[in-house]
Amino acid sequence: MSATLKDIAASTGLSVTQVSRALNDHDDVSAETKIRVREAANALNYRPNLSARKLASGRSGIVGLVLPPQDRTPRDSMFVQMVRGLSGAFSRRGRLFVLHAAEEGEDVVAVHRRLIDGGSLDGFVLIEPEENDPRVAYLRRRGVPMVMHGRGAAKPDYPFYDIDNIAVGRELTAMLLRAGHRRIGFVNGIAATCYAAHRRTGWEMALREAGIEIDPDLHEHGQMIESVGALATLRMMNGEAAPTGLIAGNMLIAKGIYNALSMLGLKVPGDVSVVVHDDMLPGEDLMSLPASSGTRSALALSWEPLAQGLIGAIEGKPLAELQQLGGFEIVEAGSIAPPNR
Amino acid sequence: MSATLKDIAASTGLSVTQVSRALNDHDDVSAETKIRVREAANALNYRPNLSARKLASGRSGIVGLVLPPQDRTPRDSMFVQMVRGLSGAFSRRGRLFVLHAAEEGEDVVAVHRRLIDGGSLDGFVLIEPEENDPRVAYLRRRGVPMVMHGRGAAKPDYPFYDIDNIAVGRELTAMLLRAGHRRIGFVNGIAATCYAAHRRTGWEMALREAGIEIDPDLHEHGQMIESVGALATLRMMNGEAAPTGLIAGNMLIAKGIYNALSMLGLKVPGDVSVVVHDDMLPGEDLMSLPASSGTRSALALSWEPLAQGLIGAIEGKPLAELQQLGGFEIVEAGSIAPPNR
DNA sequence: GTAGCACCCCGAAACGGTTCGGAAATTCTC
DNA sequence: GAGAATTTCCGAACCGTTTCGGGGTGCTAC
Repeated sequence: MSATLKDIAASTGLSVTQVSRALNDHDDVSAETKIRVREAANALNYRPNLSARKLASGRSGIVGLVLPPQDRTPRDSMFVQMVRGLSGAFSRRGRLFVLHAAEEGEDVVAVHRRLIDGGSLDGFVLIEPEENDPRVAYLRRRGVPMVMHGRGAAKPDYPFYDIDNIAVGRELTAMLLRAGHRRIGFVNGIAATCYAAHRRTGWEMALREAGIEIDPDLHEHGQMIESVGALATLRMMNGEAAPTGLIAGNMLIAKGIYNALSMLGLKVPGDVSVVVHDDMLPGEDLMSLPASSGTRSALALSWEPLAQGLIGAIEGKPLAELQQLGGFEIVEAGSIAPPNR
Repeated sequence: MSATLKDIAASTGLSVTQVSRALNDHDDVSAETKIRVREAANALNYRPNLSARKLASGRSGIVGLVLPPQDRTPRDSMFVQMVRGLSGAFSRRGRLFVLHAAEEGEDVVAVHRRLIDGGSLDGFVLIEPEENDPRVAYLRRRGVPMVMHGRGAAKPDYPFYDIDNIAVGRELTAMLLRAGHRRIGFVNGIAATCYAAHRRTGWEMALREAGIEIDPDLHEHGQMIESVGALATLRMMNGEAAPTGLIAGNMLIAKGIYNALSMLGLKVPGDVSVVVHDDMLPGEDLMSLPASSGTRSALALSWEPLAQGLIGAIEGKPLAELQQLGGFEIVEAGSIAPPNR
């Protein structure tokens, strides 16, 4: 059905070898021949057979991602977003991106193993890094290329793309400090995640530099959902020394914070200032949120560097080139005022 | 790295041919040999190379699904659910399920084409059927097996799994008719979808059988989200002859209906009866909904039949065996009372 | 004139499976 | 006990691609 190299060879009068080399742009094929071959390939509607390619060269051009088994609903929408983004980024680079979902209770490493043994994938995008990630250990042992979205250590020994979350935490805190706040609360992401730890570090650094003692009651770890933001706010504002400024780990938390403050009859920024880190997740129903100051870094910006990083890893580029750090913007949009207490 | 047939052959003293046949359970291999081969395969930790298999036999054991490009957020969560379910169903059958997302604006047929030409997939699960589905036409032309979730015609000529949505529409309407209602509104799914059309047909049939004239103002097509349910309710209840019973296409619509009724100061079931078809989508924040009567059919029940259908199609089973219809339950849980007007 | 060098090309082997046709060993049949 | 049938096995070809090693031009340099 589909045309093969043999067909092109027959149609051009060349050997299969030379056709293959022409299509792969090797340098011992004359320019004229390359053109001729490409035209023939086009005319015959040729598409390389990835299975055959994988078998012969060890590379299929297919990369994958394993969706972790737990389904925490708020993230599902982000997953779809991510799959779309990565699909596009890889297909622009002539690769095929594919996703496989681990089953509830299935061992994630075993799933990777199954995919590698199947012998169809060239490498993996990993998400949700852990400190000493067993997936990384396994893939390294098998010599399978990978790239991590985020990182599990300050300076990991594997390819990754991440933003400087220490700087994010620092900047968010600094924005409030500059307005004169000294009691600054932080509703952060899940404690186990590295990015939340980094942001916490940034928060602590900024406070310490300003000569402010760190009050652990003003920090909260939790899922990045509305209810966590609301609960943490209610707790902190009812505490002994209520904060005058609040930091939200993302927009959903911010939504919870705004709701809780409104329940308490507190105005933003009159009574409480709020800053937020915005991942710019589309589709979330956040129209209703007032404009907020803070940091901003679209999650969608990570797909391209991730694809680039994984392909680099597959092609054997040195580690230094495969560890990329993304930036973030600073947004000034109201929601900050000097403290009134 | 990974063991191959050759290794097993060497370790058992058999030929590669016989090892292959033993592992694939052919009938000209002695029982004793089969056992011996399987043990050796186990000991060597053998996994078949899917690329090689695909090349030799035309089948890799990998099947896929292409995620349509539009991202309507309410469905994203369902997609993830579905991917998880299908992954499990196929892996239980020794197949690998994989997902590829089409990019915004990309032609869905072209994406399938790319995946087929790549020569790694055996078949596809299709979702969101259209009337004369171009994907079906293309796959049929290429001879690629498929199974549809839902169907694009009353009696399609391709494998599918669906529930009897005419019966659903009929039963929901009948439940209200039995309680004495004669003005029954229906907030249905998107007009272009086949299941919504079927349910509408069921609604019309039930009304007609009861000798009630059909009032098009009492029917609404729209996305299955809360706001659609609320808006439709407000419109209908403010109409000239407000309905005394309402049918919700799913739980999110029901949520909108309950909210709107509560805004209008109407009680359920005192003032208005409500029935709903429940897909039992997990993760939706529906705890707050009062228990409702209606029909119920878990979406999660479709993954197994779909996997079975696609594998059947790949193995060349006759069409009749590949067209499956699922059932639904009837739920009596209050929310219905005789009309008070 | 020939050694050296680009440049362009090709045959054959390999990747890891499946499958076809035949062959050896065993059992059955009369 | 010969021939047929059955069971169990194997060699070889093949799927579509890449890659290794070699080979034949034609040109330059001495």
